[in-house]
Amino acid sequence: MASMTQPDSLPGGELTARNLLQQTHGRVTPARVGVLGILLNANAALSHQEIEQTALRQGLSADRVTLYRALDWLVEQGLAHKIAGADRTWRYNAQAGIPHQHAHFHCKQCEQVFCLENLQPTLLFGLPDGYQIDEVELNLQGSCPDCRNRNAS
Amino acid sequence: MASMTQPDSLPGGELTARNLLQQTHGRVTPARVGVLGILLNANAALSHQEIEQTALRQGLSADRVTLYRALDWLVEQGLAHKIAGADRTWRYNAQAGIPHQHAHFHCKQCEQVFCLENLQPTLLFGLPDGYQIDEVELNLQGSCPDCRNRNAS
DNA sequence: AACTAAATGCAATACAGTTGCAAAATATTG
DNA sequence: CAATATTTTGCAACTGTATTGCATTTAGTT
Repeated sequence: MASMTQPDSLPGGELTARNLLQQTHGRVTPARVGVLGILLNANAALSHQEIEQTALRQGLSADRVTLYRALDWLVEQGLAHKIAGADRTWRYNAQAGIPHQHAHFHCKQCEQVFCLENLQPTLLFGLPDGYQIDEVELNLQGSCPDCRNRNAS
Repeated sequence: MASMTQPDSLPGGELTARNLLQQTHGRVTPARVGVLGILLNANAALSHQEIEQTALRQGLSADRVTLYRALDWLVEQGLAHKIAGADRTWRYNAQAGIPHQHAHFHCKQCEQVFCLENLQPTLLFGLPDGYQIDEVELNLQGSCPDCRNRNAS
């Protein structure tokens, strides 16, 4: 708590991360603050690798395993969620206010994964009898806005 | 081609597999015939492990790597397709007449994955601007008919 | 039967993720 | 504020799926 001059404007959403963490029953550690900050600040779902690299770039050095554990813990606490990508790696994101049921968009050009909110539950028809559906996961692939603009040079 | 007494009724769809393979430009090998037969005969998408075990049970002994390569090749030829599961394993299936765009149903009880055809392209609304969608992947989770019946003892 | 290109088997490797345990750090208590 | 109890971290070793290199074998052809 040294020198809180600027109330709420740290790079990486450090403060927000701290606040969120203090509302849990777990310990507020550098790894957790760092990871959650990175996730909050990202506009796409990040892989473990991407998180590790971003952390390093920010001067936060943490062991691979620690990151995995911090991520799992964040998911447990409901502060982040985990997406199974088509490349068989997990991706994590912590965008607030995203409902449980939403779609993921995988850009084939930049390989980033975005969470699409406001994508209302899809209307299905022709569903075979006898299947009881508990969860719906909708994955889209294509080009994200940035890449489309980049192409339309 | 020894003794073709029964025209078209082998266990495992061996003949169908052979026929399909002969229409490709590749070689018809025991591994490919066996794997494709297994896939054709299955009513769910199979993991590499399940395929290996089934193969062994049928007396077809092939190296793990050979199975992987046979599967990849079948996918290349369009005779099978590959699903990325949430458990980071690939699953393969070869059900004929399934359109490119269809849904996968993962049963949480028996852990099997079924391909749902006839599940018409979903109607989306609220899709953010700027995203160009090339592929739609719809994954459902819940209980399959068999498991539901089993529960309703 | 001989030949050639393709497929196989084996060993080694890559890579994401997990586990066990001692050392360090956090939060709590006196 | 120091002692303490508990959680978290780092390191090393380990899973398990999938891939690669290369010598050997095999399918299809001439």
